Amino acid sequence: MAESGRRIAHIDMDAFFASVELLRYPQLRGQPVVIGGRGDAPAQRADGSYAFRRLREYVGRGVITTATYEARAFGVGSAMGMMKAAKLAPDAILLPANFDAYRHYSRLFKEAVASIAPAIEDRGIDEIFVDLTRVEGETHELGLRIKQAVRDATGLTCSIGVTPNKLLSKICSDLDKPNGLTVLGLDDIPARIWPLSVRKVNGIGPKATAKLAALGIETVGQLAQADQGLLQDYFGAHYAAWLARVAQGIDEREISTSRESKSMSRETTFERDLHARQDRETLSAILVTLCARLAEDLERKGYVSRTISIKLRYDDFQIVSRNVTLPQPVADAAAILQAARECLKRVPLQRKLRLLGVRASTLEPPGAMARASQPVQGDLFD
DNA sequence: TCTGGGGTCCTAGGACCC
DNA sequence: TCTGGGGTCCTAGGACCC
Repeated sequence: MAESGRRIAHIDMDAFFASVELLRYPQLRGQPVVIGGRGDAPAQRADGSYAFRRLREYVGRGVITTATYEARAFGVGSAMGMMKAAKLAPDAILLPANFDAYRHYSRLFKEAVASIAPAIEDRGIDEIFVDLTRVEGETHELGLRIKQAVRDATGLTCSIGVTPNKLLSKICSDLDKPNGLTVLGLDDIPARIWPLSVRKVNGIGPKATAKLAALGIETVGQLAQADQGLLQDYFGAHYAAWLARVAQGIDEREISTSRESKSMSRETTFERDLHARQDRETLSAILVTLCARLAEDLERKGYVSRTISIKLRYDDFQIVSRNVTLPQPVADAAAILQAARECLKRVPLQRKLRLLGVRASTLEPPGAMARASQPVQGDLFD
């Protein structure tokens, strides 16, 4: 890998939520287990054993967040509706998500990696990018050392890809899951990357995959061969140029270690669809609760926000949003609620609703509150 | 009884300013 | 009479990711 000089790792925890639950309930190891839905932790019987729920007992609109590999063998996986999953794996054990536990193990995992390589980019609760370029040691051995450190700290396994850039490392961490380690150089791209589906590329989602398929492009290699003019016609100059770089495995992005939030939000899907008139009271109470939670989130982190948005999802799944930018930033529940109600007035409310959300953006970071409340100086002095 | 909740980034048009 | 180019901010929607 002398060709680039960089050594970027992508580290992805294996079936993270489910694996954390197996630490707590080791008797479930080897069984199909799924995490998802709202609900209580399993009740403990007098003899100390647990009354686990089965997927077939589930009623509601939840989706699966994580499935153990045993459960995935039935064809269920992340983002699948649980009612649908129950038809495929009715006997799978169902556990509700326990985010406090996941955050705890997330911190342990990231600290363990940081003890070896401090330049880390957070990519959510269960994955990170790490710059190993200046870290001492042969790449493969370094990968094994990191895996061992994570295991010592958490009891959990992860999968790692190490390549000259983020794009390739993200792909590679997924090539040998679970408990994998894949090290790749630029020379390996034709043999290892080109046979893969374009869908494996971070940034090519369902829509772009379908459009590419319509052009007869299904693999990264076919994308590399594709006519640039054709891609431009279908995707626009900017995205087409990005696709071309991606197909060659080119990605110059640096690891980003900054952690300022851009927005914070709260939303909820109702147990049944609600109508703005018939269910006015219920909806109003939900809005009040969402605003209160959002205010808590903002205040806990010390942020203030100038733009408040609402989001609605109708019963036909269409989404609309409205937002308002305020003259002064806010963080308290009453001000957020007032702004949200203003937004709500501007949205059509004939159809039934299945989701309501509130978002705060244009955030000013911790400390801005104190500055914002300073008395305004006269223009004379500016 | 398909389809969660928390995010980021991009685009595109209009208002407004110099 | 005909028709500048920058730039920023705001709003709404959409793709994508974990």
